[in-house]
Amino acid sequence: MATAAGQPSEVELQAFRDRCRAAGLALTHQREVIYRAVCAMRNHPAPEAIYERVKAEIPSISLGTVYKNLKTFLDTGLLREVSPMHGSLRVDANTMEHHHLICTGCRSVFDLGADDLEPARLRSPLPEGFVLQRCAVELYGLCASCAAQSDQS
Amino acid sequence: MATAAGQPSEVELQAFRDRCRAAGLALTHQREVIYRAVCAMRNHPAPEAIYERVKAEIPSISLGTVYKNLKTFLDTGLLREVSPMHGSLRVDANTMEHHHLICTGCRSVFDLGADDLEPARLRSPLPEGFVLQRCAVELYGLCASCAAQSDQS
DNA sequence: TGACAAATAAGAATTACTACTGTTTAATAA
DNA sequence: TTATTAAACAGTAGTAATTCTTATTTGTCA
Repeated sequence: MATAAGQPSEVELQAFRDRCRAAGLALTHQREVIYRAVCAMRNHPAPEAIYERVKAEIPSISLGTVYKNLKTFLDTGLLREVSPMHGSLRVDANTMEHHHLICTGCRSVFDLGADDLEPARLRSPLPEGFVLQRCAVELYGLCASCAAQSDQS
Repeated sequence: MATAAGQPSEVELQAFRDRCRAAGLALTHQREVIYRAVCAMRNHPAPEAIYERVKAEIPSISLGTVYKNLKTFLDTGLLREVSPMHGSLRVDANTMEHHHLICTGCRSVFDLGADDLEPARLRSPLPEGFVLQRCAVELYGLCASCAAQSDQS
């Protein structure tokens, strides 16, 4: 399991290696450097930014390799996507306060009324200076038809 | 204000027209058909899907027009983005349960520990058959440095 | 060590989106 | 109602993010 962020510990790197092995992934220098870069960059960087950082250590690396390995890490659960709905604009005609139910299978988005959830409540203060605008709760899962389909397999 | 979804009512269409007028937008047939399509499609469609639907009614419409008007609607607040983080993949090495603090200015993403928020609690049952996988809470706002910058202007 | 499967670098291809250009249309004012 | 003008439209070219392809290199396991 990874810690919150920052330089991964020796233990974590060992966990990384074990996990690669468990998933049948070859342990390459590139992979380790990419993984370390993601851990060291604290604000969930985009592939291009990761590429820039990794390139400082491995100048010959290609952007394609970064993309490919990020995808591999996502598939094996070593990394997670911050917002699985990236990739395409999605618009919402409902401008009232509400939340979303998102199917990870077919990427459909359904509304969940603001009243269907207890309002989110902070237990700790936000970082100094952060100005809150709005709160969005997203429930990820499988919609009825996707769930039925995955049961069959 | 728009209702949850579905065919917009006469009142809503009037509100749409008023809002266009208020924003100084010409009221075109294309705009109205696009807006109606978004309301009628219940799962927050991507531009391509909206285009396909609108094309049934206005075969000569171009995809660019759909994009342009969606952007206009977003700018004027007639529509909202479901996922403001779309556009680029963002990865997260923290696989523990946690939430995100997202700056709408610089698009930075900061972690918020699971313990910093009361756990989300449902008040109503989920739709029949939906299999919940995980819950993500996203707090949108301005980070300290973006907030300071927007104060100056 | 050697054979083979997997990973890499490089660049072409695809997808999602934006910008440009000439033509048409809506809004205002006579 | 019609003339004027700014805005919007359709069509097309361009750009950025991402994936695919291919030849070469590297890790893994016998």
